[in-house]
Amino acid sequence: MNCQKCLNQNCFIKYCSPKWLALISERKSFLTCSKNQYLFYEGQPVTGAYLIFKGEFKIVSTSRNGRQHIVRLAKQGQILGHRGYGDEFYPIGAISLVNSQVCFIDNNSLTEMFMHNAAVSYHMMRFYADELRKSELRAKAFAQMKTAEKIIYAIIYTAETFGLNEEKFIQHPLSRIEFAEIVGTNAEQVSRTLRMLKQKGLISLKGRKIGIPDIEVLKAEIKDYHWH
Amino acid sequence: MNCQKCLNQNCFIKYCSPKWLALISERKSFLTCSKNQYLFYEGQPVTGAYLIFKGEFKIVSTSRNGRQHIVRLAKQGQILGHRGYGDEFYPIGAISLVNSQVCFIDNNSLTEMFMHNAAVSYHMMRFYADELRKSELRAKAFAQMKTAEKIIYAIIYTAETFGLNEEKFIQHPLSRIEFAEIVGTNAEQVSRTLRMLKQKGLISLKGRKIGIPDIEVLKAEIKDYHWH
DNA sequence: CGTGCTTTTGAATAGTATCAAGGCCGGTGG
DNA sequence: CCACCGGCCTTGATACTATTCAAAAGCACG
Repeated sequence: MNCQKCLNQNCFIKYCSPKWLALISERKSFLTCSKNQYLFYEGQPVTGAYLIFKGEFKIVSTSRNGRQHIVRLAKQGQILGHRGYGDEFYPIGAISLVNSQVCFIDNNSLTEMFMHNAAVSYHMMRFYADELRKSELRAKAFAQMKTAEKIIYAIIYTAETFGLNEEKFIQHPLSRIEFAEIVGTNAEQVSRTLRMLKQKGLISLKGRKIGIPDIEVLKAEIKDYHWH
Repeated sequence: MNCQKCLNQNCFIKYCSPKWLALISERKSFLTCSKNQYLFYEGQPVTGAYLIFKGEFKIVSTSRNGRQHIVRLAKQGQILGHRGYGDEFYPIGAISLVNSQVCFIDNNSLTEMFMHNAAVSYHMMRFYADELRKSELRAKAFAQMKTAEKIIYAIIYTAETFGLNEEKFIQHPLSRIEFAEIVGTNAEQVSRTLRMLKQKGLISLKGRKIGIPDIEVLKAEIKDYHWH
């Protein structure tokens, strides 16, 4: 698995100079992570950043009362652990949703590489800026939406992150509890909202799987909040 | 007002090489902005970034239904408009809370400067990473907290941003409506919560001014949510 | 010293969380 | 193969929380 030949289009490493690309390729390590396993824990010392070569993860943050919150869903090509960059400890944890493969680059290599490749720093800066904008739009939406609307948001977010299969069902459906952990509610409320959406003809249900005949109609339900 | 002699400690410009510092100093412009005035609007084309030389701002985002949300409060030394960097239009607007003075750097100068000064890009990247972490912690807290708890959060946030005067009252008190716009509720609920907090002895009230005898006691009220 | 705005308060209503019970489903072991 | 178990999902009842509406009081400013 070397970086020069990696087909991963989104990986920021490709902005390196050829010399640094070779160096990073040599220094990085390659990890596998089976389903439902922690890639790194909240509170663990920051050792570097992870790039998803193949797989899906949820990024979680736990409150002192034990409630877990899903901060973000991530798939192939995305970076994990960058939130900790510059910190001592990871503010969040990452859990694989399926069997996954991940590249790891240690902190020293990252910092050196950033300092010698303005284009990479610049690209990462824009990546963070974009993430920040999305995070703040979500924060606004969550401050203003009712629970049912936030659940619609979570369905759209999941559908757009993991995609739909040929029958228009969300790939890798999350559990009701996981939806609740995105929104900050409980499984009962998710269940009730799904039933309501099904009755309105906005979604279909097959076991825990959620089908979306027309995602634009679903988006129209929460159009009043500028959330993207 | 030249950058070489500017006393503003937090300004990221100081990470430039001396040559670029001189160049930016020449190219930047200096603006004044009176109280309750828009520095830039939501949806306006992105022309550059702003640095608060002196003053206080609220950063707002409006939903299609007209509800306004306060994304962030900013004071002297902080950067504004950076959320739009790389975009076509500002996703948010900035309104001055007091008479203010601001430096403005156009987009082209910024981009050139970033590409020639890896240290600045790097510093900005870390700034964004930090903002992102804070934004996500706030998003989690808001997903899990009840309204009253979010109001406590807003009080602490305002107190820490603008500081307390010698009588332990928040400098530049926001209106009830502005607190509501941080939290995503209404003025009535803010008023009720303040009364409740006063009765518990956690705050004091004098007109619209909020006094905080011991901010640590206030923080203890929401300690179960890892929000900082 | 009005006028218009914000703030406070109460009452009615709507929305949400919590508790409890039963159903469904997949996996395990007899 | 089937009974059983444990987890997740669904549903209803109830208690709690928050929003909305309305009205009065307070305050700032011309």
